[in-house]
Amino acid sequence: MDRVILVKLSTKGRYGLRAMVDLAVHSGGGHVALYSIAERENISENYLEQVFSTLRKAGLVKSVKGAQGGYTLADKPSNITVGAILRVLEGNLSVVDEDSEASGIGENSIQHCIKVAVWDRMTESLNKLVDSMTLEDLANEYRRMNGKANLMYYI
Amino acid sequence: MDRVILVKLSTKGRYGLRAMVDLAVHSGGGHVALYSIAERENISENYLEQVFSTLRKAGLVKSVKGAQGGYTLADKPSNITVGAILRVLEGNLSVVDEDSEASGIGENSIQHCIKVAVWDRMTESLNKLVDSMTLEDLANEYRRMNGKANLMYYI
DNA sequence: TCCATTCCAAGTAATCCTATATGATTAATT
DNA sequence: AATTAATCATATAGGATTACTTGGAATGGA
Repeated sequence: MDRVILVKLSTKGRYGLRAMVDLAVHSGGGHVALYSIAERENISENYLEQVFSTLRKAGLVKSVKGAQGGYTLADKPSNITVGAILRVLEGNLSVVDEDSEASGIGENSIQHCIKVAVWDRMTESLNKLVDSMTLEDLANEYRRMNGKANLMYYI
Repeated sequence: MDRVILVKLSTKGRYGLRAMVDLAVHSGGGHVALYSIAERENISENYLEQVFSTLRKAGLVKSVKGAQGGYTLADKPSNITVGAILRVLEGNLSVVDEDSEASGIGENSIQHCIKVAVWDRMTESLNKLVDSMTLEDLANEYRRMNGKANLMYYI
């Protein structure tokens, strides 16, 4: 994946983040079958497959094939940030002016000025935010909202 | 314009902001013809027309038709924020999960949790940032980068 | 009147998004 | 070994969006 543009959140990013939180909440140490996530979150299973294919290749989830197989998080929820997930599914989380990335744009142009003063600051602000949130935070928040005990994770 | 989704910056937003800064920098009180902006900023004039049509209808620029006509900012640069420009051209600057806007999504769902914890925070962060920057800031920054005296304020 | 300029309405080609569908592969269970 | 539950890999198609282009009408200054 080579995109650097983004910042529109497509269903890939939104579904993917939801599915990852679902996984964090519902995996009791074992594997979770895709269809169960798709069912709970009301997302097309076929489509989710593609999302998970991307997540797996990026090393964010691990899979086990065959009967009783499924997916698990590849790391502790506290080590997986929202930013990492979005970046994998949406491309680099940056507000870039493509044209000013192209070589040859003068350092003195208005374009460059806007890039530095606006786009780059937006990019930094967004990245700081999403990198500060982990799946653990979201799973805890979800449990809190539902008044459920905060189960400890398997080591 | 009814969009609420966004956060992808299209050329409308990028060209429009550039053109507005150009206008702030190059209008010496008079009107500026579109073709001159298009030329300086290397943007298709025909396309810029559409952008300015939107800006005009939103009251951010004023136009004068006929020979020697052109555009001017509708207000002082210090009163026009980057946020206002982007909002007009791109729609509301928010990271919304369309599906969770649809009625009927449970308050307890993971979806809702993500909306509150992630999308809404991103939205707030972005809006605070773009609303804190004005055309005056950008014009000054541009002049500073080019080592030019800041005519409006230092003379 | 001529011409520069804004204004307006459509059309369009390309790209991206969002799925859906199909079939292959893998591995646990029976 | 056969069955079954699951992932894995592509292909494709409709729709939406983007980024323009085209053609002309209206306006007003010289």
